[in-house]
Amino acid sequence: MADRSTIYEVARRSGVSTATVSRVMADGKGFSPATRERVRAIAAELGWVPSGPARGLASRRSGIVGLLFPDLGRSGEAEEESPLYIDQVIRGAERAATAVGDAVLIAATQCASGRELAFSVAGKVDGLVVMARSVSDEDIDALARSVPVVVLANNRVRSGLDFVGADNRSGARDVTGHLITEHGIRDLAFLGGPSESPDSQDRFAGFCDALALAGLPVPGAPAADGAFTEAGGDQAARAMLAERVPRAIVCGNDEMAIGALGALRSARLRVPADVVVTGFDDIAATRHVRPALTTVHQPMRELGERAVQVLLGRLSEPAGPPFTVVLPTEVVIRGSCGCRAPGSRRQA
Amino acid sequence: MADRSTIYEVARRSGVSTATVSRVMADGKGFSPATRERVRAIAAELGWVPSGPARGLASRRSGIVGLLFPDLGRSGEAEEESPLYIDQVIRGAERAATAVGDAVLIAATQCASGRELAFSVAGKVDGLVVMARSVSDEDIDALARSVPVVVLANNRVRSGLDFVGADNRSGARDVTGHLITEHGIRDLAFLGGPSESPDSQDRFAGFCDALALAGLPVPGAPAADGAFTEAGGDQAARAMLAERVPRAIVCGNDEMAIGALGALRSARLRVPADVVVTGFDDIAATRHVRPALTTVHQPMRELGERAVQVLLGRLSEPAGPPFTVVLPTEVVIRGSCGCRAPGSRRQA
DNA sequence: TTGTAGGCGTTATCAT
DNA sequence: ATGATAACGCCTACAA
Repeated sequence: MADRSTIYEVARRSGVSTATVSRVMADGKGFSPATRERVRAIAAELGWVPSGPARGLASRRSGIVGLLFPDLGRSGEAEEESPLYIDQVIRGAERAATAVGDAVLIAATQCASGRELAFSVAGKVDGLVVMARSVSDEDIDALARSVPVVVLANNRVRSGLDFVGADNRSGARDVTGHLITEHGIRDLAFLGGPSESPDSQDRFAGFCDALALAGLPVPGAPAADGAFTEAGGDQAARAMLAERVPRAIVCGNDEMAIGALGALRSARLRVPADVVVTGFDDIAATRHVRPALTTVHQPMRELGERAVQVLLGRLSEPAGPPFTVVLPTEVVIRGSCGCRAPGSRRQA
Repeated sequence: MADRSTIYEVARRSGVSTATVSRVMADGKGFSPATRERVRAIAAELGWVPSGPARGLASRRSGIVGLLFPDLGRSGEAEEESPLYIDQVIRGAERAATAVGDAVLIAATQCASGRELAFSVAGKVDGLVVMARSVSDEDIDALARSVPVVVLANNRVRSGLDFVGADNRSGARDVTGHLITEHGIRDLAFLGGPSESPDSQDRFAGFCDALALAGLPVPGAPAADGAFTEAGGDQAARAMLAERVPRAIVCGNDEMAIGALGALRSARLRVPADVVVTGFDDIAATRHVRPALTTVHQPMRELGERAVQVLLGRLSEPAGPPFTVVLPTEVVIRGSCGCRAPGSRRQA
């Protein structure tokens, strides 16, 4: 509290040199157990912890990795607009970082206004994990010139950058295929997210793959857009239902599917009897809604973990060819697709 | 990427001194617009961003605030064991920090094993927000000797430390009072969380307050403990029901209430007809379960925001008396208490 | 096992 | 409006 003490004072009071104090705090080698105890005791007594900035300057490693994620819904007053799965990614990143003694710096950025923040963060970290839609593609390239960058869940391949993502396309193909094959459904509609979202694009592509595979007509675009939010899903579904009632609504994510469930209920349509619904992501709420939501599980936590692992790898191996990690997704069968036995999983 | 360039190179190429470059990057005063543009252009061209560590060392401010939150469920394999509301707190903290240009460093720590991590983080930040149960009370004191600390949601008052929390006790008193007053219920049981949790303790105390106020017998301890998890709530409720069936189960948090809902369903008891249930926190899932959960809203995001605001205030005013901020909670009436008109809120 | 000393990349003070 | 230069607190060869 009172003017933070320095390594010099600790050294003086313990009767050793600063080099020895440094070695002790780094848990390295080159000192007797007795010295170690004495130094640590003095440090504790003084409430001294080595200065991160000074350490970082001297060793050229801050021991911090940055995570940039999209900052949705900050403009409006709406709470919880941001996709819930981001929190899981953050947890995963934190876990992987602390596993090696690093810490995670987080920053929510919007493509438009986040530039300054993003570059400010870049200066404070050893490397950056950048989630889709948190900064513009050009800025990703710019950031990558300042610091190692791992791109997360953004299918737009940036030349030479490491990438970690989930197999969205296969997941969407598989759920859609399930509806077609197991339930004999031939009239399906896709409820997409923001058109610029790579995730939404990939999932729509997978949806189309399944239709094509079954010889069904392939639409050129999602039947409606729901902004990846529950309210948006509700609205989009209402609009869709006003025109026609498909036998199945395949949603770009779980939040929208839950919104669609509400719209369907308002329209006095039963799920799955009249219309079946599927989601994507497998957020916690899918188990709580009635009927429970058939969806595609995305390994959100692992996405975060792998992203920082790849980043750490890059830090120790600055050259080397770019990594690309695509984690598998799997469909999770619950009630909303019309299946009886819920809970089973099929890997994609 | 290639050996990060320094302020020297930028200065040389722009034909100015490092001091000027520094001023330009700090957006300060003391340079012509022309110089400003030139320097920024060179910096962008080189992909140079000022080194955070060097900045921090020279200015004695890293521009980073730390957030320590409890790391539950890392031991077991269970995903999503950690209370969901922590994510909201993180978002709030991030928002408040970036509002002033700072960044947030997060670290999940367990009281037992997190010591080292906590102190490592302490060295990297200007100040720390410490959530309940993330580090031991003794370690909080120790940390506070190294760096400014704000205690979040831990009712154990630490002498002289700033504190931010929610009014758990009033919230619990109010829901419980609602059941007694509006629904005429006189046979209530409290399903608590981990006994060492300050939140759980406060909420149980509020529950007791309401009973006492109504002249009902006051229990010495919660009827059961559910570890604040859905599975724990389910188990605890089953155990409780095996002995007796209360008219109301007041739960220490929403996850446990949702678990209790499941246990009740298994026991063929209807909610709210046979047994009414209430939760605490107002997580997203409370709106999805059937019946929707009557609960107590806790301003989670705001908790995070206020905590870092208080911390930032402390940084600019190191002396001064300790702050204490207690945010109000409010009960949210939904279906699980037996009320007809859901959605209304009553402030605590 | 321990000490010495140079350097890490900025900021800030004092000049000009 | 701009420069020169001394800190800032630690790490790390290099020595002893």
